[in-house]
Amino acid sequence: MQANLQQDEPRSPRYYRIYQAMLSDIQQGSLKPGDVLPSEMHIAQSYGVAPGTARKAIDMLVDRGWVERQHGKGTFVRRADFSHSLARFFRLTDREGVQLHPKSELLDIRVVPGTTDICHHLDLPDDSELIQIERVRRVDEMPLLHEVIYLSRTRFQSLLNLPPDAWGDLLYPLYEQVCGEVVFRATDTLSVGPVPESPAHHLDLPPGVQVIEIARLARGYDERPLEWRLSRGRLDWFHYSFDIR
Amino acid sequence: MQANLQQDEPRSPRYYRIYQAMLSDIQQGSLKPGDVLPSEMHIAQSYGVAPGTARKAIDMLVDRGWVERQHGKGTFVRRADFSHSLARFFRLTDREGVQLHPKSELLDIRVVPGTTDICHHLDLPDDSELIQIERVRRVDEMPLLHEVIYLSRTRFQSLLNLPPDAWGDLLYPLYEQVCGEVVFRATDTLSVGPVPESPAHHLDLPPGVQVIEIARLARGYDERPLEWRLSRGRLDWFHYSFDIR
DNA sequence: CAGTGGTCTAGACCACACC
DNA sequence: GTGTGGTCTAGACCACTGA
Repeated sequence: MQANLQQDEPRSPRYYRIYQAMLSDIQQGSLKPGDVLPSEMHIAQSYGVAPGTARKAIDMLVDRGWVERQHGKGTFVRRADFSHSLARFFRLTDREGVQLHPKSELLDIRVVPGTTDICHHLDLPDDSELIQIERVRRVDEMPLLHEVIYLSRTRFQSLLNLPPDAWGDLLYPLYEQVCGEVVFRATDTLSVGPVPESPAHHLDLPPGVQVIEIARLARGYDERPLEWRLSRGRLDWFHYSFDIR
Repeated sequence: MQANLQQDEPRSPRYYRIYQAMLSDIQQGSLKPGDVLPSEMHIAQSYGVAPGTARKAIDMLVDRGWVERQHGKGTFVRRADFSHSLARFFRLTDREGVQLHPKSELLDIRVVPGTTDICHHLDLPDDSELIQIERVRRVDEMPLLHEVIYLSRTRFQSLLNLPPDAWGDLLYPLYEQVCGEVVFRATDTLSVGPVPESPAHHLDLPPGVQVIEIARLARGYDERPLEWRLSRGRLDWFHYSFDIR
């Protein structure tokens, strides 16, 4: 844990190397989501720097979203929260502008041979067995999204034994509780394409019409790919808004 | 004993009030894009705080994108750079993965009566006259985007007298040089809809097919709306990728 | 060279959470 | 109360820029 920062190569500043060391502790798993970091004073002493320098290292972790400060309590490793990520893409408000939360319905879970493409995304050998999960997400009974999700069979095996009523709206807490795999970040890629027959059926659309496709690769703290999913949604509900600069 | 009325608002930290004061200087225009800020020492003295406190205020301006530090030279008010914003949405690379830059072609510029909707976006009275600009943006002669742009006539009048060869690929530098209006930030909203006849013609598409629509509201340093534009592009070129958390 | 930002120190006092 | 993070001070030395 403790690095020798006294004889520094002035390549990188001390606060930066402390930041890297603590980030590595988080990514390696010696600091887990929800854990409290050592106090700023303790960090300063154990690395042999002034409190302000240790604080600047923690500032970097906060800015980059790895930890959260709680005044009077401590600094804690952050847990990812994707619960509102759908609202980024779809108009999930009722007529009074109140946020709506989509319900998930599990359609199917089975083991399938992985395609080259998906195995590559998941950093697995070409013909690995995968768990395939199919879901529909609805708002007010209106089907909003159809999702197909792929996971490594070896890593998520215990999902297969879950009773149907254990499946809630959110998968990532389930991954954590049942399989001990924590999703920290994800990359979403949007595109548009024709909808195949099965998703079309669940979205109440004729096959072949254009839908928005959201491909997501979710990763753990150590950047290992954990999940690949393809979500398809109706174009007429789609919108996405954000700031430049 | 009377309660202290000032405690209605809890006292904000000094660095934050200095940040607000300097931000207001930028938004009011007493500090313009490209201007150099007073040195950290000078700011500290003029506000009567320690250098570290002044520095923290500047840190906030840097983090929020208002100013840029240049080691050994000074801290400067930032100029917005939207030149690569299109690359966020479209695959603008050739087969070797080299970035391509779209060329703009001016189709039309005229004065039109504003619709209620657009005038509202621009914060103008309902029936204001607007300047309407129509453009096509091409990569390798391939039409990528059709754009319709609306500006307040009173504020951008001098654009109407520009010779055709004065129009380059980028409009925002033109706004700044010709009309003294500086775009600092913009909000883009993505959706999908059927393409009307005129844009369809310029995009080599049959009217009515689905296209991606990017509505942009651009604002100045003081948050006043300056420009509203609607860009339409072919779905098969569209993609958008980004990180969550 | 003088002036700027970049790093760092070694303290101080305050506000908040928990016991 | 103790321990935590939040703010602030008044310096120090370094690295970079430009005259």
